[in-house]
Amino acid sequence: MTYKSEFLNILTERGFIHQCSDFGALDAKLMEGPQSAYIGFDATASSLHAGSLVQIMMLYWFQQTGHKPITLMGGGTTKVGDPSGKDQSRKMLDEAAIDKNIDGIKSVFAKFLTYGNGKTDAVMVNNNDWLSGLNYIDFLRDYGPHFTINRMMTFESVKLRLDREQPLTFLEFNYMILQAYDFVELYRRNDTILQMGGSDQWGNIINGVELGRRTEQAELFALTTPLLTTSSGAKMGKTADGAVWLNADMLSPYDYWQYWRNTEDADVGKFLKLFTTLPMSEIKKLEALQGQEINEAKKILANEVTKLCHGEQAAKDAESTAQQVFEQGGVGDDLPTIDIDLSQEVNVLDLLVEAGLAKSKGEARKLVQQGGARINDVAIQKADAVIRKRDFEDGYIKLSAGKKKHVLVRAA
RNA sequence: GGAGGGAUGGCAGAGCGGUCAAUUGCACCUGACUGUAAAUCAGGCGUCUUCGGACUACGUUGGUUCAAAUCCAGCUCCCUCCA
Repeated sequence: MTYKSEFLNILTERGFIHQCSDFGALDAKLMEGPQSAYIGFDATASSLHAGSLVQIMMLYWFQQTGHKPITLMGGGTTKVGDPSGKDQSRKMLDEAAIDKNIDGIKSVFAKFLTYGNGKTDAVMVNNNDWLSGLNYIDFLRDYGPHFTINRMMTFESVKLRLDREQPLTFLEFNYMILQAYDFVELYRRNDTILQMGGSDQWGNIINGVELGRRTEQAELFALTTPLLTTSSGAKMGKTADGAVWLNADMLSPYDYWQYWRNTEDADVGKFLKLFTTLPMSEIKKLEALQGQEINEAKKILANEVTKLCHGEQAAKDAESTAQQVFEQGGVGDDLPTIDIDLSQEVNVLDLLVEAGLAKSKGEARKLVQQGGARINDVAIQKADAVIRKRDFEDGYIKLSAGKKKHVLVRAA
């Protein structure tokens, strides 16, 4: 199926779309001229992670195709906590923590979107601005009648909690009402007619669409992305070591590059479409690669994705370091580095812990016993081995745990 | 408010007086095979260790006992039914 609007065509072609409340009407609306759409982001951490990347890319394309994206920070709703997809209540965050998180998140958006005052410039808003001033009684009288408990009970997020016999507080129960209100508020302020989000947000978004029709006689639209998992079923953006953060101070561009480089074969094409801006013709060629050749596609994927988030130079540095480390068995500048005092000998186990390659000495010991710990690519034989100054041939050694984790250790 | 049931390692979920640092599955880590992939196979998976063992752990506080995740009591939280 093809559309008149460039935006919907690109999104469809690249696999962004899961559901839309009304494709035809939205398509027509987008052809009328620049429109405004928003996506809401929670402020539960001081950075977004790769799981949010799909939404960010969607806003990117929205702007690229001549429209106005709005990033809504959930300063107000974060105080409430979205129960969607959560089997437990979230911890309550206080206002100071939320503000701090918002500051961290803002810097990420600036890399993908152009902010300003122009017609198609992106705008950042915080729903705390209007939610915190609401009067409870007035709000209930104005908006309460538009929601029925009967219907709210049918929502996935609510059912999940009830089915699992887990508590759902009234506070969380209100989240969907506040999110619906956000949509209407943005319609009033910015003529925002479209809310996008992950497929888990469908219910919440539709609530906003309906509330807009009832209170403003407005035709609002919902557009959601498929829930992204890797082919192995893991959630996007999570690794054993934690989330794949988009802020460089929480995850180095090198590690970010590595995350994408390690994409499973089956996901390469999908990720190229979603997370890079490469033309489709090129992606088609890349995803057709088979066997060992697909590694080239993975490198391009890592380069492109890192470039978008951390800039061209960071992507190049990460790539060259990866090449030196993995293809030539050497070291690169981008490797994590620690400085070590060598006035006396250092036990390898302590060094492994110090370098962050093992959580405890016991773990380090196991690593050595299993042959997973290496110095300059030579397996450490004994757990009681020590490191001395003369082991540092060029003033550094490469310390490795497993095949992928390497740390550069320098003599201080 | 009343009556029952429950709280175990990252998650799920066994154990129900010593043989329990705790079965099993998932997740995770390492090795082999490979392509920094997947699948498969092998090992590991509380902390420390002079590798003998020591220490801390089964919601929480006490108690019974030579010995408690296991029995008893108080407390906290959760669930179900009744009001």
